[in-house]
Amino acid sequence: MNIGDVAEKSGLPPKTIRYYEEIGLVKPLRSENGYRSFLESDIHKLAFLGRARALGFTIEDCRNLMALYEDDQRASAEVKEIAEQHLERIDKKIAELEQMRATLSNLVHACAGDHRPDCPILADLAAIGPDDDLSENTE
Amino acid sequence: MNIGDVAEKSGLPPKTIRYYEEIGLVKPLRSENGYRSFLESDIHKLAFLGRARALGFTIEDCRNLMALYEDDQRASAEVKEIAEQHLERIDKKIAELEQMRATLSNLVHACAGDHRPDCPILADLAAIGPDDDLSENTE
DNA sequence: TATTGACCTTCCAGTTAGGGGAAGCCCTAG
DNA sequence: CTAGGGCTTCCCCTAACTGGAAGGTCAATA
Repeated sequence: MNIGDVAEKSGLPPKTIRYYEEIGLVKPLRSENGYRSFLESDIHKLAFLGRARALGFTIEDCRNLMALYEDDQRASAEVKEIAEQHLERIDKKIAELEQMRATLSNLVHACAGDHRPDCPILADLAAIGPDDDLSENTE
Repeated sequence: MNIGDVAEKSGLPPKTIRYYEEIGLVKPLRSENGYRSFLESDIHKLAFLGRARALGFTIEDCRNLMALYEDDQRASAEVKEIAEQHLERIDKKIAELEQMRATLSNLVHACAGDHRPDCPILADLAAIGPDDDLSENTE
């Protein structure tokens, strides 16, 4: 099967599939004309990769998950370990974003958003106000 | 003032400061020996940029925020608009991550994580089970 | 048969926001 | 006079692709 059909069946763009070949995640055969020739198992792999990426796993995670998937002697503990570490990364990222969100939301609500120049958002970024670290430096 | 001191005062690494000069966010003077020579206003700008970046604004947002900050004819509405768009981006990102988190968390809890090969995480990625989109496609 | 148009190929560049490190100048202290 | 630390520019690297150019292949059509 050619890359266009595989793209459609796997849900990944052709560019991405070529990239995955380049980094060794899939190894399609080649037809005589030089076209990539994919097996059903390649499509399955690519769909697997697409789902793992959709869950936010890195390419390296995907590589490892794939290796475990293809190893019927694997211990599920190894898979779980990868997933748990990823879960931690996600939680950390969410916490960061929530923190930003909280600050930003406060600032947005404090800003009139009209034609006047006065703006608490800029004031905060410029560190003007009660929490002025720059001028507080009494050293 | 030289870049090292400015780095310390602004909280930004020298590399970052040079990068910000390269993309035109700051324009330090030069001493006769070729060293960058920063004014107090440059330090202030850099600290402003550091805070904006810490809130997750993109460099382009920063550029615009800075321009507004330096324009005393600005309308706070313009600042608020930038901040609100950023807030939307953050909310969208958080929603994505929460979605991933939910799925991943389910899978992790369903996985025994022992020496056995059976693994719901891999099964899900392989689309094995009740929700098998690949074989469900009856077209 | 010639040609169009869709598909495929490789290669190169760009994306974000810097980080790492090399080669080489400058300045000061001992 | 030399060692060191700080400064300079320059180039490559990151993640995970995406866009585009130049050119080969194939099936269908005029």
